[in-house]
Amino acid sequence: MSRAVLSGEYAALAYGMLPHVSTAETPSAPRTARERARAELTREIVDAARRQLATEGASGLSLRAVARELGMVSSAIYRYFPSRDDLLTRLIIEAYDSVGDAAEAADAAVHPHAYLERWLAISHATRSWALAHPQEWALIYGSPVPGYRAPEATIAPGTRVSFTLTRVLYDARESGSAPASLEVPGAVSQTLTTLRAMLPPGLPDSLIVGGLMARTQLFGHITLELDGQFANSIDDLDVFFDHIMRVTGESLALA
Amino acid sequence: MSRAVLSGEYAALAYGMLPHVSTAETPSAPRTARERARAELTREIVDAARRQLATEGASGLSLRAVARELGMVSSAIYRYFPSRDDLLTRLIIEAYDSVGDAAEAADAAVHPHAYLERWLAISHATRSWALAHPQEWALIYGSPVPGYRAPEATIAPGTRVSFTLTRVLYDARESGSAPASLEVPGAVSQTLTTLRAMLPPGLPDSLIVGGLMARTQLFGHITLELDGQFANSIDDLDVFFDHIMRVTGESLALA
DNA sequence: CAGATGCGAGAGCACTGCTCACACTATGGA
DNA sequence: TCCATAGTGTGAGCAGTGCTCTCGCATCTG
Repeated sequence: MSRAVLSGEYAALAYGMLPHVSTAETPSAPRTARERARAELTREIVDAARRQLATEGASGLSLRAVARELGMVSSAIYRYFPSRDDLLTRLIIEAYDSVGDAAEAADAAVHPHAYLERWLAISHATRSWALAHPQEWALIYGSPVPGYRAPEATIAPGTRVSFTLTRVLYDARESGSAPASLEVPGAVSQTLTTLRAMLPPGLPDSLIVGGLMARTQLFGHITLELDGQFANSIDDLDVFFDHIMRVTGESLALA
Repeated sequence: MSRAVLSGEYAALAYGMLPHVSTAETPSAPRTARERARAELTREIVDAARRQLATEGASGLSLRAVARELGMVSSAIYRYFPSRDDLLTRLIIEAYDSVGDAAEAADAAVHPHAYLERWLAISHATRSWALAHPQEWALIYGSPVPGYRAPEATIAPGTRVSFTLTRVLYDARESGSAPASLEVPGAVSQTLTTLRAMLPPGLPDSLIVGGLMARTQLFGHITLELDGQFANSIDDLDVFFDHIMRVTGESLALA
């Protein structure tokens, strides 16, 4: 699955995370029977919760219903998750990882130097995942659940798709592909200081801005589509999306 | 407030709505004391609900809490709104109208032929409204509340910002401004059939696609920003947003 | 003036997240 | 091997939710 290993690992370090490693906590192999049972039941709870999330949505997710589905009493759930929010956090992390896996796998399936194709593959994979898991998409990229504050643990996995996109830009740059450099005014360049420090060196400001706009185009389109904002106006969203992403990719001078 | 009246009214008819008219139902002037009281209390309920929405979020909006704030018993609310969803619908419509008003007012305050300035004015007004009313933005452009299905009444007001943007493009086109025409493949052109029929004639496909992408850039950025996706990376979002929208407007060859 | 209608109060149902005291059991040290 | 400890499931209970229904009282209409 790995590609452009050097640059990939550099950027991964820059992000403070390792690539291709699920960020969901994987406790060391359970030793006792009790630990095995606990791990198994925890998984069943999460799976049942995700099933319910898919049909009822985030705010319709009910701990009691999850417990009922698993044939246990509601208070028993609290032995595994201290609150409903913690269960939601777990679902958020796994959703980030799931869409991150999809994006990275799609990227890895294309020739490393076919940058536009990589960009398109990532885009389509991301959209496909979103269409298949609309409630999970809403959970991670939609408006935040009120009263819920995303804990630290969700930050790292939340950057995986963006990171994958960045790697395409970086690889294209490294291979000598020179995107048209739109002028970036000094004031704008200054606002990129923090972000620039997190990215591998060599990315010109114009490409950073372009990459951010491309990400907004991708994520924005998916969210608008899921929200029904294209309903009754665009006849074939598959065709339209492909064109939009192609235009966006070409605006980054990817090829 | 009106500008480019002819084209504006044409497009308004094409959208099946009148411009600058609040789409929230305004019942004919109340005659009896009872009707006056009802209208007044309905307003108080909506206002209290909106205040609660701002602090608690959509899923935290409680009919009972609204009733409590108004010093009445919860069941009394049902004399005014048959269900919580109907109250939400009312809030959605008013939110659409509120942001629509803001966008139109900003557009009207700029010289009609300064198209790029109009685009920027609309963009900044929309973002400012969103930052001032994040929960309402989430309600109308964020992920839909699970179990809630947007009724017909919300469709017309939901198009007001998009409509305002379209008018800028149309006016620019009418005034002889000729945006760079990116090639639009035949298959893509076909998917625009339904949408094209809703728009005033004369807008080339390239401008329709560009307009849709510009809208996605605007709405997508705002949603991502509210979701905190730029946190800890972009230092000055005001500056960044202005630049992004400027680039977007210029890509439509507005000036 | 009388009947119809509108409206607030209050009880009640089924649901939610969450807490707690209570039993039971698996675990690991003496 | 025994036993204290820690982990786990149970059921009752609290405060909250949306919503329904019946009951009285006020208001409007013919």
